[in-house]
Amino acid sequence: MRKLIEIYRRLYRTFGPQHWWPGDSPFEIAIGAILTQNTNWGNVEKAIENLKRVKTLNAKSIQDMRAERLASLIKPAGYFNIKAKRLKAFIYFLLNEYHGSMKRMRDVEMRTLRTKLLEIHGIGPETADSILLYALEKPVFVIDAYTKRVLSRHGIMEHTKPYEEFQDLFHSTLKKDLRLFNEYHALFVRLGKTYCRKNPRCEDCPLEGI
DNA sequence: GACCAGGCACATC
DNA sequence: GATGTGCATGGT
Repeated sequence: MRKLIEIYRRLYRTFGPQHWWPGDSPFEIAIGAILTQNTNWGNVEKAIENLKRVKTLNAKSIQDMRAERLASLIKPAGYFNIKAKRLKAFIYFLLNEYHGSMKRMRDVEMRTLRTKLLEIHGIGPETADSILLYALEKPVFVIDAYTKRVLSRHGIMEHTKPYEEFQDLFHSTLKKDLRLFNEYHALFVRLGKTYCRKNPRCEDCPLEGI
């Protein structure tokens, strides 16, 4: 699928490197991946800042914290009651399986780990893949709403197709390269955020004619 | 005041 | 298997 290469080329030429994921540690990235579910990143930053301010951005503190307290700290990220439970579910897994160490989690074989992550309540395919790619540096392609929108808009795949089908398209077309997968997904988000939203008519789109 | 944002689980048909 | 709904804040 040459189009996928061309789309990447154009996005990179237009926007340049995106330096993802914004976050100071693998643990913070994983927390951010859960908090950003259907949520504006700016709101997630506020929630993470709250956790940092009271020095609780670590597995042990979050596990020991009452769900109500956690919910109030992450309030700016929205869905705070649900996300408090999801964070606790992920941290329960991290502490029990890997002694709270993202480094140890990283040592697990990719497919095995992906399956385990998907078994955690509140972690679906996009969140699992975001953690795998950006926190653990595994070469998996992350599919999100923007990616589906762009590909369906350009007649490459219908947006109703399941997550894995979109992902397979990228996996079978592109070299399994960590840096490429990192940059490509970030560029899709950049396009959606800074361009599509402000130009619903798609005028002067960098992908025009693809 | 509507609409949207870097999803997911669950109910219902 | 497809389709609909609740979850919630803050910016445009």
